[in-house]
Amino acid sequence: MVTIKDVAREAGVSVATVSRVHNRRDVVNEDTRRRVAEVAARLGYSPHGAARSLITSETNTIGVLLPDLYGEFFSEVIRGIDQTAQRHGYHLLISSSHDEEREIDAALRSMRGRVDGLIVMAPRLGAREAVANLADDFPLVLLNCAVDDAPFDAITVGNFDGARAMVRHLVALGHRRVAIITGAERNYDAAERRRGYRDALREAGIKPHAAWEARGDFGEESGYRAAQQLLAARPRPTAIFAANDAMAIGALSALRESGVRVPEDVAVAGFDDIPMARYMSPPLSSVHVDISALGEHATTRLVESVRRAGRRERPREGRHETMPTWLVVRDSCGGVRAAAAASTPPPKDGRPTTTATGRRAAGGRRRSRAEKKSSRGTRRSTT
Amino acid sequence: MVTIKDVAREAGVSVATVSRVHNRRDVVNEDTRRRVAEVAARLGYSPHGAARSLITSETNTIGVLLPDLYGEFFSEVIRGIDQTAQRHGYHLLISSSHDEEREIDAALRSMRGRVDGLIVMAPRLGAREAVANLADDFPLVLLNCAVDDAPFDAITVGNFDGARAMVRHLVALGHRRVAIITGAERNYDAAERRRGYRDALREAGIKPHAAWEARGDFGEESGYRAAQQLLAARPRPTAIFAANDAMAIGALSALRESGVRVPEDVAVAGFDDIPMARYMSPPLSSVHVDISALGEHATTRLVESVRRAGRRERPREGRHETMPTWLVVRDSCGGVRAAAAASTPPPKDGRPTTTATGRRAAGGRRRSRAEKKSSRGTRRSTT
DNA sequence: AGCCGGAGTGTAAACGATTTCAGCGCCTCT
DNA sequence: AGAGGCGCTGAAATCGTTTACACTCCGGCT
Repeated sequence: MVTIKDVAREAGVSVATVSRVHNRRDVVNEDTRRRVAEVAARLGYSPHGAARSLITSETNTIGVLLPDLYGEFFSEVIRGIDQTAQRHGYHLLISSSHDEEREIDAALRSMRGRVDGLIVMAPRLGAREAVANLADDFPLVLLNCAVDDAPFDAITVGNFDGARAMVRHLVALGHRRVAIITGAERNYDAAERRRGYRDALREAGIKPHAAWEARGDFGEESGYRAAQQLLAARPRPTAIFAANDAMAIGALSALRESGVRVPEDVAVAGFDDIPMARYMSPPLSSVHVDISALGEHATTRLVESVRRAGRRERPREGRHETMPTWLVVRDSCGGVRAAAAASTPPPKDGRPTTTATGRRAAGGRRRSRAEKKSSRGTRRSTT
Repeated sequence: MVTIKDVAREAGVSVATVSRVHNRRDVVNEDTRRRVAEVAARLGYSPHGAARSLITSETNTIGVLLPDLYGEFFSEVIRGIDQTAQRHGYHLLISSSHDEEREIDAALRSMRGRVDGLIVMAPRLGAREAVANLADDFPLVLLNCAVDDAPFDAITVGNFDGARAMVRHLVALGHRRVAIITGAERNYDAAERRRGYRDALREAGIKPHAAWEARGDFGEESGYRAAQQLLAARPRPTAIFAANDAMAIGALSALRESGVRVPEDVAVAGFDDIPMARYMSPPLSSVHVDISALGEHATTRLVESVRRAGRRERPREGRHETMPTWLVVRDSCGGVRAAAAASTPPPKDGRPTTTATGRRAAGGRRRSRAEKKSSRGTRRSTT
């Protein structure tokens, strides 16, 4: 492997000069610069990242810790993170499948000296335990986890608002027996969505019914089984709200097999609005979440934080933000016409809402794919 | 940040001893060991990755270069890579959205000194140009790209075999007017699948028909539009083979909207067999690819290669392998009963097939989720 | 002529770890 | 008693960079 010394020797200069040629458009004679650049290119030299990190104490890398990598949700989050990181010149060090506190801790420490900051997604854990052993001036952004009032920078999805809005919508369509297929157990998003569901029911004066809360795990299969279970309940629910689209799709399949018509006999709605939702039969109503924007925004915030740390300012702001969601009403819940009548414009450009000690709104960002793509459904903000 | 020196000072030993305590269960007195370990834990010390890499010249990191991060396919590949890498104690440095030769080259060099080996997926490029500037003893595994007989280690999906098998199946069901929705232009997988399609037609003595080849880009939307276009063709095709499931799902949606019955009027089939395929209406026939196994296998091979490089052996073997595919026949192509009659057992444990200068078969691996999960469809090996 | 300053370059000290080699006790053997 | 060996530990070199500082020209000024 060719090092800076090889280039220096070959070009007849010192390593300092070679370094200067690569890093600063600094004080180096034009002739020398050209000669060095030419030699470097010829030898195929590129600087050794680790050596560089060691002395500059910056890695130009962002660490990402994820609970699991299953389904479109994660692929979209990573996509958003990656694009933004790349735009700012950062690499991505990814580690997934961490649920337990121990594993998270191990993964975090093994990233020491390899990353400038961390995006941690730990929907099964509270913030404090997830990052307990991290220095409190280390740049960090938390994604989708219970933060309470902890002094972290955190971004979450509008789970509660979105779920409540969808269930309200179902209730407004006349449904009184509304069931839910919940997400994975001990999962923050799942819990919040269920809370939104319950809240909407209470608000409508509907007594909750244990048999209408079927347990799922965010996978298609679990939605399929949960729907079968719900069909057996008496009285049978007339609407099913699945805590994500994958389960809603499983549910649609189960209903079809049982000869239940959607939406005539049972209305169905999901959450996430994955790209496929609109191609289902019938097209699936869902709560739209701009997942890749979530990743983009988290990265932007983290990069800011890293920059602050570089200037020796306190990197964390303690800001908690929520990504807005909105209803996308399609055929599966039978409410297209009703919704169109009540339609409100989509939320202000999809910018997150600051809920805690925020100082100023997040900077602008380009519109993401999901927003640009027409949804072939009726949009209503959930906020 | 606490360094090895802090620990040494605090524990009253030299840095050498601290290092030994962490790395080797070597020659260090039990009392000293305990004391050092205790101090390290109390101070929250963990070794600085970059510093370590510099001296050991290993990073314990695998670089992954991807063309784009869209859809379930990539999420599954990464999942497989991540799991395997983690099992071998490697981190993952990921960089995506690279299609152009220039971008790839830049990404590759910026990874120098940060990774021990690379997995490169470049379906738009031939192998040679993608990694032209890489030292030829650098551990490398190519995924899904045209390798010809280049001396690289490469793994591809059985695109050709799978597509041909599916089209053969459609032909066997009596279809003569079989259309295809192709994948993204200048994409290796897309080209191979189309080649399989054409081959099966030729074999059956069916003259290809330009109007039956509609162009797609692997996205749902493009499948939707392509299907509309195919419906307008005269004579109208009686079967549509989409080069991936996302497009097949878009196509199903278009057919439904046009009042065309599937499979009675038009049969539909996809490729990839993503988890959702079986929940479609009607359940989608597809060519099953164990995508996460593709990632797992690539990683295993790369790790072997890195180990060889560590032993100063030549790291590359020049082995080309193909991941097997098999048909999963569901309702959308109307051939469930016929297929059941002709059913053959699934391929030997999903192991890849070596096609070039291989020396021995790949080691065993645990069965992946996709294989364990029953498919609710009829399986037939495509090999 | 001597001094000063700026432009351009080189020397060497960091960064935080690993590892070789040598040294120090102390025990055992002759 | 001296030599040798063994168990353990420390000093210092090393990895490939960046960068503070010193140095050398050389031209212009007094």
